[in-house]
Amino acid sequence: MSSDTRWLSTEESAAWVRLVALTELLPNALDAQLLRDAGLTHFEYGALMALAGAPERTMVMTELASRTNATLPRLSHVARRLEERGLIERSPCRTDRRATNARVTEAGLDLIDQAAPGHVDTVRANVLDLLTEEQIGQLYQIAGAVLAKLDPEERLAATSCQFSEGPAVARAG
Amino acid sequence: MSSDTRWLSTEESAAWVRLVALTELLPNALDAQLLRDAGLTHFEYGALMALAGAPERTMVMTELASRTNATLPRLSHVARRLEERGLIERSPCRTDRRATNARVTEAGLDLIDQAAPGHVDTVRANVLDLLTEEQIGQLYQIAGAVLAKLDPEERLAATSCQFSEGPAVARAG
DNA sequence: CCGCATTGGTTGACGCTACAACTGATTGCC
DNA sequence: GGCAATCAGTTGTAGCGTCAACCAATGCGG
Repeated sequence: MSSDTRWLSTEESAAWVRLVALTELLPNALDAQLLRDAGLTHFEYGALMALAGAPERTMVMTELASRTNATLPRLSHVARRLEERGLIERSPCRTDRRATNARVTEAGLDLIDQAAPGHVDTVRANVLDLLTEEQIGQLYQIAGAVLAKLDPEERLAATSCQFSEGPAVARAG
Repeated sequence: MSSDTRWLSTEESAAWVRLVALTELLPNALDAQLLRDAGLTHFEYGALMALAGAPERTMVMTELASRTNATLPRLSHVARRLEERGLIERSPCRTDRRATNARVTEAGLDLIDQAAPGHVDTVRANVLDLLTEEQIGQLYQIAGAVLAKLDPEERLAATSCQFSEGPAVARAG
């Protein structure tokens, strides 16, 4: 117990307290809006978006779990509920009979298309529109530095949300 | 549905995706360390710290709930568990017989004193030490701008964590 | 001082997530 | 080929948070 802890300076402490407050409040705000307007949690929304952006609108469960930072049991439960609602379908994978493919249905695509505008509005209203262009760049850098530690393989980086214009994905057969 | 949604630019989207990833991963990291080393969730730690920093090491439940961004039922459940573990005590308030005072016990103070160094290490290792001094200032500003929207009354601002040196609080009777 | 809305707090039921245990398929190794 | 280890996924259980219902105390208007 060599008590050589480097305690936080005033500036560090102030920034940390605010970051903690942000990580507590922001997820609630996102969930509240999506739940109210589309009956989806932010996690479910992210999962559907990830599938929508994938080739064939399909992903193996393990891959999807990794991209959405979910444990496999969690994703399995969520997938069951989404399937019961007709938003995704699950089918056995042809090449690896252990694996399960999850695919967004048309209804799922419709739902996220319908939910996207409200969600983007929320993101703007609560975060992006409150920051200058410069601050958005700073945020990118700061979060990037932290994620290099927390998510070194960049599992979450490539994912979650396309916010491009138009429908979430081309509905090619 | 005038489809006049302002979609996100590439820069905005990139920053947003990273912020979301951060808000998903950071709480897990904090909980994991505290749970492993002290058997406390980050929320419980924050509540104990808030009490430790209060006059008489005591707060009314409602006040504590507000400061820790908890609903009253949530805090009530948590308080019951903390009380069962001997980390806090609850007693009726003298001036308002509806109210309940929560107070950290000596054992509670001991626990957070013991947990603090490891927690600060985690905060440094996962966030602060990965940023430049300048970035810490930027983070303070950015989070501040967002919190002005999400927490306009600054309920969480004044709270949660003192990371000053030495024991969490003077143990004056 | 009485009636009623409001506030402080607790409790119980339900939903979601983590964890452990398990099945079935696959890979590696001899 | 066969056995062990690993991997993909599901299921059950327990813990935590939310919501609704509830009780007790307060305060306010008449």
